[in-house]
Amino acid sequence: MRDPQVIEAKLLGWYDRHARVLPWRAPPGHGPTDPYRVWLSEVMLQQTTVAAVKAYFERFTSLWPTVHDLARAEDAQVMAEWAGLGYYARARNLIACARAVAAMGAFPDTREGLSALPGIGPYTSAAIAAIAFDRAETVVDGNVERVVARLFAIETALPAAKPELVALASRLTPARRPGDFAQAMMDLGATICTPRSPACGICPLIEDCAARAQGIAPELPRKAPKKPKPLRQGQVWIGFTDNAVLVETRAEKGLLGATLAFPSAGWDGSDLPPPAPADWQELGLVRHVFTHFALDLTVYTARLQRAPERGRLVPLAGFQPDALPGLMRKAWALAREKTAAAAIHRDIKSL
DNA sequence: TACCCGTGGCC
DNA sequence: TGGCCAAGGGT
Repeated sequence: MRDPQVIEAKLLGWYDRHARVLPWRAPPGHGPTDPYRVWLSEVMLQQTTVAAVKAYFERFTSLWPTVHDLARAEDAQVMAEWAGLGYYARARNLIACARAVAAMGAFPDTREGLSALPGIGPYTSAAIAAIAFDRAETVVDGNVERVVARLFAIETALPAAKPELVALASRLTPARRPGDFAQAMMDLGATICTPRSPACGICPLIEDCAARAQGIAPELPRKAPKKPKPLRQGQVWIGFTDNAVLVETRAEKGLLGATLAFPSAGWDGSDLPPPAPADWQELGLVRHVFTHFALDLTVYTARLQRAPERGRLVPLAGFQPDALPGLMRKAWALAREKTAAAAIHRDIKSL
């Protein structure tokens, strides 16, 4: 039981017989894989679902077919295209990484070389080395942690269990087809060895799984208790002229760093006053949940007589709400809804 | 080590 | 409905 060669053979056999989870990844045996596309998709997939990534990946590869194209892109356009995907430090690191790779001429082809690049950590460096360069590196993401914890019935809670899980995964990693093996482990975790209600009945590794034998597969991996999420409150100001809207580019680092946004305060450490001069009217509340806190953001709007000292006016004709992060899209949607309603009321009164 | 850092879907 | 979860990295 749990012979690495047996597990490798069963897993790769299963992988070869089934559809791949990532629709854009070439099937095994279809020639070399473009490191640029592997890198881009792996960075987008960090803590992000395949369904959410798909359209962004297609859009990025269409706009920028090579890492050299991406390296030449303007920061603001990359940030705008990333808007909505979350974890915006990834986008900032993406730009820096593309430029570093372009300066080097090509992607490094070892895990160590890849690890030195911005936004490429233990997981992503191993994934690119294994998938794009056929190196026998051990790829450990959340799926692999779960599969290995169950296979060996590891009851230690994460994140303390991580080193042990990595060591066990390393023992399973084959010298041949390491990239396919990594993707097979992740696909197994995504489709069969799922967090809740794992489909053990159709699992190719059911005979090798210690947790299954003990009847505790759905309970693993155990996790350390989470901290409660505090509720924060803040204000956001959406100012208009006849043909423009007031926006700003947020600070380079921190929450929603370097994204396009409406001026706001009270929730992100900043305590700036509302843009002035303006007669701000309260429109309502937008709720949003971040990783470590929830937010109630009060939305204000005002007609501006001239450009305030904070932010910049951009023409409404060219304004793209899609270039905003999700929180700011919610505020914009509320403003549109409420101002439309107010306009209707005015129209009714005037009849 | 323990935080910080988004968003959408699912049950 | 609210907590959980997702191909993590930076500090």
